[in-house]
Amino acid sequence: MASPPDPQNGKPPARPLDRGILPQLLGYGLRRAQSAVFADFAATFAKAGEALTPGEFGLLVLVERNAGLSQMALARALSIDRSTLVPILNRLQARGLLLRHASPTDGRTHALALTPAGERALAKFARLVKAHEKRIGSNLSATEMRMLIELLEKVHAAAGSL
Amino acid sequence: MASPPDPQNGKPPARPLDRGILPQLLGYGLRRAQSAVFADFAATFAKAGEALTPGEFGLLVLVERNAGLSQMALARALSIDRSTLVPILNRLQARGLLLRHASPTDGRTHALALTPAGERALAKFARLVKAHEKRIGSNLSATEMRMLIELLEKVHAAAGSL
DNA sequence: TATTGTTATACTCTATAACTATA
DNA sequence: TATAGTTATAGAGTATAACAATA
Repeated sequence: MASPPDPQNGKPPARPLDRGILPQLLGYGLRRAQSAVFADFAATFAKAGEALTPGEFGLLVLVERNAGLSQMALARALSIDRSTLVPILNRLQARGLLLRHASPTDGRTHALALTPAGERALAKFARLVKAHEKRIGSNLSATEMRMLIELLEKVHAAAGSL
Repeated sequence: MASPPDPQNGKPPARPLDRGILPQLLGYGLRRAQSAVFADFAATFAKAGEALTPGEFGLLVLVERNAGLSQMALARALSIDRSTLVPILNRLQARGLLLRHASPTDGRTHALALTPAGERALAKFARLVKAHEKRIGSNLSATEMRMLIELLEKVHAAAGSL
């Protein structure tokens, strides 16, 4: 094949840079994949008229599956500080997706739970996430997808044991 | 084996939460692996008395391998806005690692280059990155590592083509 | 007119430290 | 004393909009 004519007339061809050792680094590949996946996640939700981050989706799933859990327990599960969690919960609560109930057994803690609207929203979000996952995995066979998730978990285990 | 006695006496055993569908999601595994890898990167550098982010390392490699490139070209390669790059370059320049030279051919652009101290620092950083890569890949065979990087590139390609 | 770099501004994620209420 | 949640604050990463210098 002849190389196709450069569509950017006049401009320097924007030859790709020399990336040196970077393409052989796992950390680099991980960052690039993550960044592209994040962008696709955002685009998927934007196209559906919704706005949600992967972190918010994960939080909602945890609250749904573990209703009544405290902010500390949730912060631990998300590996973030309890003070970091506060504005995130404020936002989701302001959107009517979750509530801080009073705990009947410990006056210090809040029992987190989704609202009915939050349950409905999460069902829709889960459908969008499935479409998103299908798209980002479209270059992979089912076997490759399983293997990739497994390998990522091994990396998490190796790097996480500091 | 009998389950070992819980070291957290008195406290609720902190039973791991139900994560629902999350562990089967590629995006979730990607975020977790990335987060753990980032933490190991930071710890590796901190232990050596250095402070550098993966992004800064990538930037320095690009400048070294493509000396004279402009801030726009670098921003494009990093997929960030040109205004985002300014404070990052300011910081690295203040550390004496790189310089903005005047371009001889275009008065609008800066020709970026590492300083001699920057070259020496990058050599040390590269050694630290290699040790870090070895650690995060310690649960993987050489074949698995190659496959993982390849699969991540496929994901990047699928998600990047929005 | 268009491009490059900079500044001003804003928003989010992250943390630490200090405060209040409760245990 | 210790824990849970909140607030105040700060730093880094990201963006958009507007500006000056240059092409």
